Amino acid sequence: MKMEIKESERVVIAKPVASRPSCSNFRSFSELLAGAINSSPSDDFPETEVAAIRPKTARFRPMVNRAPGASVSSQAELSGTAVSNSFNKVSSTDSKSTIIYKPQAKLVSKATVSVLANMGNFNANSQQMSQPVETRPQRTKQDKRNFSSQLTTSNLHQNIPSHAEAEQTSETLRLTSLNQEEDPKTSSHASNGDRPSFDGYNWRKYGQKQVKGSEYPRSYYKCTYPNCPVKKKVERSFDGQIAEIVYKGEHNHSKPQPPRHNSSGTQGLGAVSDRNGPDRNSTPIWSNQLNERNEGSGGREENLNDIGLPVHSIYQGKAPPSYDPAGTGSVNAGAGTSDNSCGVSGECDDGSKGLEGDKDEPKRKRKEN
DNA sequence: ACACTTTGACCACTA
DNA sequence: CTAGTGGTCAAAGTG
Repeated sequence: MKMEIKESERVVIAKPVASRPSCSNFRSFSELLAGAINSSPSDDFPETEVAAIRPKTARFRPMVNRAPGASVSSQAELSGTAVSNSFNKVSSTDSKSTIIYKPQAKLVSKATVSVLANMGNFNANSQQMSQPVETRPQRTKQDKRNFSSQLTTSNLHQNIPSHAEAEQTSETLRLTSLNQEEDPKTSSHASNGDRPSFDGYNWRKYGQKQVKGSEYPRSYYKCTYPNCPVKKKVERSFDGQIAEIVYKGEHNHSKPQPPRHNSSGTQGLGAVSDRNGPDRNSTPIWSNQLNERNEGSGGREENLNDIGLPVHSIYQGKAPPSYDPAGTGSVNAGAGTSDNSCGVSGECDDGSKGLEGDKDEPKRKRKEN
């Protein structure tokens, strides 16, 4: 809550600085969007968000080759709103691609468009979640509700749809991810606060980058738990929706439970959580299975938790190198696992927190090596 | 003082 | 070997 507002303010401040080069673009863009999507006066928000996010990228990019996509991204994000949802069709096939590339937002599903149009602020989606940390303008309560409802509906439509096909992965992933975040938050909004911890863990963002293939900037998060080697990559559409989440490593601790988890509906949470025993690492049963399967190669997975929410976890195959730290960590022999099972479904509360002793070795070390 | 985010720069890997 | 890319670090800033 606070964060959002503050951020929004901050954003505003920041904007002037950063935006210099691209400002004009933004506006034109925003205008376009606004025009296309809708002309609600309130639209300002989206603009602000965008500006907030983008400025930096746009501005700095020149210095090195490094950020090729940046400028685009900025716009991309803008346009992305529509885009984000649109992938659906695009996703050509392969599961893998889903992870790596995101189809560009060429097409937008009609439904999406209509929704957006109606929503006008579509941004809201993300906002619901605590995560929206990034730049979400504060929304009125009403707005939230509206959005949430709309979102849910929209999501439902998309998800439910027969797509079912695994191949749709990209789409599904996104959607699912969205659901994951949203549900928890909406339901139990409070739990995590700002951080993108819809999954129940606390994450600290340690980096963000515009990835070439993707429209959205990718954010890198580490689990804040002391020894926990788990990292995750999150790509978020400008509207705050999560386009993609990739978990790396396993949590060697149970989810930190926010002081109050029960309160809200926690719809399926309870059920799922049951299985968590004290011993249980965060690794869900299925995760283990996954590990076996996927081990070397990356893989994406989908699961339905008790609730019925689809849970997807993606993890990178790259394994060996990435995990080296694991060597440090020792624990994760396998591969990354998604904590999702617990996270989404509910909290798995494990009583056991820190299993392992040694910290993950400084990433540094890894580099040095 | 602490925790976290932001973000440019650096490093490692791969084609 | 070079260039491109992704992942991570760490300083600066914010709350």
